[in-house]
Amino acid sequence: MTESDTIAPAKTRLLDAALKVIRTKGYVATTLDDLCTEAGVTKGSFFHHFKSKEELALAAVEHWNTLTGGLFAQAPYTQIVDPRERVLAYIDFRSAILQGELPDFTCLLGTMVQETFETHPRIRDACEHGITLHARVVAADIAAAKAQYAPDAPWQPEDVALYTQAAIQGAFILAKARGSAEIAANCVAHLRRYVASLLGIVQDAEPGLPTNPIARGATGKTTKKR
Amino acid sequence: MTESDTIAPAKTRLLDAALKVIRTKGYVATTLDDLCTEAGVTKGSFFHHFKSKEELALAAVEHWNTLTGGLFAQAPYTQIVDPRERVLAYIDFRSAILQGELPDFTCLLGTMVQETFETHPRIRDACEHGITLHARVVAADIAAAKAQYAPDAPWQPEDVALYTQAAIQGAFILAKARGSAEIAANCVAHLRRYVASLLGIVQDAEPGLPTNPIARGATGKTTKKR
DNA sequence: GACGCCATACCGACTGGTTGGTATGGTTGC
DNA sequence: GCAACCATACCAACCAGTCGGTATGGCGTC
Repeated sequence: MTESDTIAPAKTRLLDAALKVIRTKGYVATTLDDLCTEAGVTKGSFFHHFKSKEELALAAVEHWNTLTGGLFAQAPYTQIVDPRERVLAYIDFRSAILQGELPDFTCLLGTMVQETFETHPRIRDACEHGITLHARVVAADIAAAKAQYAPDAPWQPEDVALYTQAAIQGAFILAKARGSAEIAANCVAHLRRYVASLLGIVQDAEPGLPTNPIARGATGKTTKKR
Repeated sequence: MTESDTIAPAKTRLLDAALKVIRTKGYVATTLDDLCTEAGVTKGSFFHHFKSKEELALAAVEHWNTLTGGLFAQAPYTQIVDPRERVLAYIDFRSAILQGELPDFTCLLGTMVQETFETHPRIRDACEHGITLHARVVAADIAAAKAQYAPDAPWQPEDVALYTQAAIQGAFILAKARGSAEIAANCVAHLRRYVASLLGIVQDAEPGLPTNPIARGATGKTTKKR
């Protein structure tokens, strides 16, 4: 903040390195030397900023929440007025960001919690908090859409929001197993179809693959705020 | 097979230990000492049966495929004649086995592939193979149901089968984050609803929670084979 | 504005314990 | 006697974490 922005400070570089390396190798396999090399700092610098590897992990989750929170808050789909369209555009957005290498778009929290849920309760809690946080944001839009288009439906917006997160996390696992993002896009397309049906959209029975959210264009077709 | 069944041989005990410990702590965090202690054998015995930790992991995946393959092959839902009912009963079965502690019902393959997809290509391939294997079994039932109830629908049985696996894997991640199986059951209930709708079942708009597959009873209501 | 003072940031060699893996020798069944 | 099976002792590499130290810059004092 107060510093000049010529080059990011060591702490930020370490946090960015953590996101990258942990998403690639997992938390346990990531060594402090890995992180220091990636960040271009030394061990001394690491322990100046973080008390332990676990403390870094907790800080990395915070960092992740900040970055992804900003990404979704500033995404174009948030400008869509109609809540049902907004929810579907959110899912389209999740599909659209499946770009680059696997560690570039998979989720830090889902990756870490698998390794740590029994052994590192603080990390597990942090991951749970991050996932729940995002699910709440999604749930708000779903609730608005439900109120307008399916007020009497028997499902809860929070449950559906959590289900969207589960489907996306599972899509990441399949993508990692296959070494390709393609299957993840397929899963998100099915998720979209389901959420659309929950919100009262009857699927047109056109022949072909499931609706491809990228191809149909996530934005530009509906009214925007302001 | 050829041995007497007084006590399981060391190799089997090691494989069973691997399933348990790896599902609890993850692959990387699992040490050979952990496995040997859990199995009640020594390091010498371990390296007599397995060339390395990675070889054990590959054998553990094989072991997993055998066990789970048998579990699903012998499950009561396979006796249901109507393919659509059979598919839904499969999903109900997936919900019904969400019992006990988290490491008891979560998936070895999904857990391992998250840690190893970039660092241990052989393990990743083994996990991919196991998941695809099971998905193919599910896809066969889905294809039969589609042929009968939704022959002109635009989706592919294989894609839907993979989606079911993604949703279930994601449900495990949420369950681990929350430390409870409850959320996983919620996710599987949503998955059931989606697959039912794909197969032409219009959801009754009864008020209340999403359809609970356990409560409605997975078996005993429909015609059985033989 | 020179000086002493101290906090923050960063460095890198070192350590004690752990890990995957090896070497070797003993025991059992055929 | 010999091959499969298992145990003990051991090793080199690696790991998280420690520690003594340097560089820098802000701040008060005279």
